[in-house]
Amino acid sequence: MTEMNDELSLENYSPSEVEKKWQGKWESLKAFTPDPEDDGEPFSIVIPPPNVTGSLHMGHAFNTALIDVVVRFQRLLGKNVLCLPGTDHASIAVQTILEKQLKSEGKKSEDIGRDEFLKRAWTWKEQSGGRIASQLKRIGYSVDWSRERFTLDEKLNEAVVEAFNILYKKNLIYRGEYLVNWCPASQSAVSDLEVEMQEVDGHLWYFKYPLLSKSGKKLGKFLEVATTRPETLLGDTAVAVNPEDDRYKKYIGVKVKVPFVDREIPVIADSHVDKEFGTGCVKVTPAHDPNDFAIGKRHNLKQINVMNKNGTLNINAGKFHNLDRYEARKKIIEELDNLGLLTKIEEYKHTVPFSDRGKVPIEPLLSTQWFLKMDDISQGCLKEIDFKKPEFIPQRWEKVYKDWLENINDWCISRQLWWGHQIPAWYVLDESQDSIEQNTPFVVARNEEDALIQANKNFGLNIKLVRDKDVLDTWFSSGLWPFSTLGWPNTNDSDFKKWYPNSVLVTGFDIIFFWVARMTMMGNTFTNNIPFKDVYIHGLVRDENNKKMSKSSGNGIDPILLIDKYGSDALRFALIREVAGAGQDIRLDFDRKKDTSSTVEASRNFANKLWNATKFVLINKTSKDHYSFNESDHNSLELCDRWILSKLNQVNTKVSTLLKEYKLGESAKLLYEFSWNDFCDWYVEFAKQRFNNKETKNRQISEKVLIKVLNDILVMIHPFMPHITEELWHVLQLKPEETLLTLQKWPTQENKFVDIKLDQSFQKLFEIIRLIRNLRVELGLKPSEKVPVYLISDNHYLIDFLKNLVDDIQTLTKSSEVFIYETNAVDKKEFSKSFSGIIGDLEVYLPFQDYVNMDALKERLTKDLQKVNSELENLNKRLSNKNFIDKAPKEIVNECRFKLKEVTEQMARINTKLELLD
RNA sequence: GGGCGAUUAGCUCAGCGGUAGAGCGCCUGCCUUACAAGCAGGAUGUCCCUGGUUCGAACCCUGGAUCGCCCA
Repeated sequence: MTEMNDELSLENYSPSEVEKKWQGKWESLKAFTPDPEDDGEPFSIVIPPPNVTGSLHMGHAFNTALIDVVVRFQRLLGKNVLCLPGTDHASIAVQTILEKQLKSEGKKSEDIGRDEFLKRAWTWKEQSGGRIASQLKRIGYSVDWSRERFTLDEKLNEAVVEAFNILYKKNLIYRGEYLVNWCPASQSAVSDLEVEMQEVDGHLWYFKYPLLSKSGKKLGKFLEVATTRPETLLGDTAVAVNPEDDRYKKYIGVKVKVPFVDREIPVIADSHVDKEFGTGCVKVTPAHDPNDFAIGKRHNLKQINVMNKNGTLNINAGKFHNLDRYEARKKIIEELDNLGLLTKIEEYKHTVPFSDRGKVPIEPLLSTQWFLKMDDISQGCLKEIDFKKPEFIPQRWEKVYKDWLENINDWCISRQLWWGHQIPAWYVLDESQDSIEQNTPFVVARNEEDALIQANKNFGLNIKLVRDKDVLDTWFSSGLWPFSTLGWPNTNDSDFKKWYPNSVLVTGFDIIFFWVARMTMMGNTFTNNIPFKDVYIHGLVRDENNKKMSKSSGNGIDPILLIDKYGSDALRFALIREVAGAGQDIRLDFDRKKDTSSTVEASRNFANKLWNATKFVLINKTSKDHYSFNESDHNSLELCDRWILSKLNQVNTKVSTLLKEYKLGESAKLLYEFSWNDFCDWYVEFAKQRFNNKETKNRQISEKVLIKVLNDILVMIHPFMPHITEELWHVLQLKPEETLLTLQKWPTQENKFVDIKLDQSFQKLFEIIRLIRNLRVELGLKPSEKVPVYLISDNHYLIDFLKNLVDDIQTLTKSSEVFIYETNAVDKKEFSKSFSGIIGDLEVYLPFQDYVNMDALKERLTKDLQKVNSELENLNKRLSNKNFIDKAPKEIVNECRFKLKEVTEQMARINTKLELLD
């Protein structure tokens, strides 16, 4: 692997080169292919499988970035990590695409038949399925591609069949005729979750049903009903009123006549009827409305279906047969009006169910489907969640999950599609029989042979089998994903044994019901285990106008575009830095005219900073050896070495704690600040000063510390920006043996280096340096003009501290010389005409008479005085409050007293100086 | 109708009991031999409103406003 140690080209940072290089190497070296036999605590994640024929969008990029940080971090902690990738077959989406293709050839799926259709589907999958994987690779995903899975893989198909069989045997799956959500666009049933309620501007139509006498004659009297869907009147089998409604009590039991179809239907009483809605009198269409379906069940009403599966009216609609449902509506209104039965039309806002996929209104339709009973299954999960299984992060999502499980309905799992897992049920027909009826018997089995054995046993030998044509809801197989990918139902599979249950699931809140809950229910049912310990829920990526990115609104930002421009390290870091308030949606800034994002650009700049810091270290490295910082160097450390090591170890502790709590954004910010502000802005500058010195020993220590800190920075940032850190780590040749940064260990935390008092002293030093720089600016000195600086204080500790750093102060402030005195060692009058400033108990002088502008000096001192004064007032106010003294914690009171003393002294000093000036 | 979240600097967001922060943008000065994708300095806030709890509230509690989401 010597080719890894290329010389660092001194050219500028080019993300694309670096990223391509390491993505290739990680894959060819199988860096992320774990062995279940290896030691190490297992850590596993299965990725939310994207749609196999989709393309990468920002949501994937975000999810990927988060997962990869968690995974790479755990790997650095030395765990045996599996991150398993894969894709989902997306029944409806793929079916829709193929139907469209066929349509352009002037064909329908029925024309080519199931086998040919599936052949095409697989071809399409092969053709487009690689794309999403290669796009995921460009993010730098550290998944094990050798274990890549697809929900229609043979093994996963077996798992689905097995699952179906088990559920059927447990009497949890049933087949029956119920009202389902019918999507006329995809011509399939869909589950409750695939229905989206939308508020639309509609109408409320009022019309009259003629009342009939007992003998069936029209009485010339009418009952007025109101509806948003007049076309369904053709399927009406009752009119319902509230039993408490005095207006209508007398009509209960009487019959009315439905126009057009001349059906006589009864007036019934049902307490669910809202007296306030419309006329208080509602038409009941059990075959076309969920509420009416329930009323129908209670009153034993006939269910008359008037609709075809494509949304046109069927033969039961009489003269409206074959009209589209909306045309029929228009026609019916017209004709009702002609008949004088239409009484009123009101503008009415109401919610209409839309098909998520098809984007057309759902038609509640009576049809025979397969259902999964949810009561027992969901109860099982509800019991587990009380023990935090799984644990939701952030916690508030637990409630959302729980509420849904508590109010769950049976799940319609059959889809009238071909692309997917065909239901393993075979209808048993007489040899002469051809059609499958509502009551045709069936057997459920693992394969056709088993089905035949069963059928022969139960129905004799003179039968034939016809397999159910339908496939299962895609989410049925997705529900098995955490264990079907690991070898289940073979529970002896080494992957399953090592990595199941998964450690964590990372996904967006939008699929808690679709996916998370279904996985917990399936996992709990089949493996007696909630399939993952933690569930880390993140938000959605929104566009620059705070709109959810989606294909239909065309506001998506292509992650690949941003990767090309700024690098995937930058995109990842930007997405993660924005996520600090976990679970919140993030807004990605983007200029659509220029295709730029200042957020991502800022992260790219950070990468560049790391690049250049490494360049600096490399240029100044005097030895080719892999020398490393060790125990024997501890005694030779300078103050600034001790300071940066103190900071480093604090950051290490904080970041590793935060990462374990999935606080990725906060970690990223902390690392950014430490690397840029502490390391680059200050420590590197200290080092420069020391490199100018001739003392080799000092220089060597400085080099060692630089390398030590840089190494740790690279390791800690690696989960966030894997490519550039891997590259820089190799360039620095930090490990002689052939290895990868990604397989290293997280740096050890050495608490002995943590020195809070030293940190504070350095904070003060930085303030002093800033003050000197400010004074120089106010004096109008050019950067090249060097003047001496005098620091005077009676704080011995500070004096000693500063004396140790006199060279650094000189360099960093571009002073000609730095003099440090104790207060009583100087005659302050000498400095009375100097330019000066005060920080706490330290006075700073730039004694250059020629330059001094008396007005400017007075102005700055007056300004200081004002600031100090307001602080003083505030402190006095608090300390003169008896309640504060009595009730506030001692530390806080003491701190206030200390500050007051400081501030009072500082004020005295400023006043003295002002007096001297006058 | 029920629930959840958000509201802090021009913009995007941290902070969640001890008196306000970052990045970007803006202003000033610098091509200082790692970095102009940079360096040094600077300006900027009734922390949505309202009561209350507290010695002390951006932070906790009442009530309200606005925006967004989920469920029915």
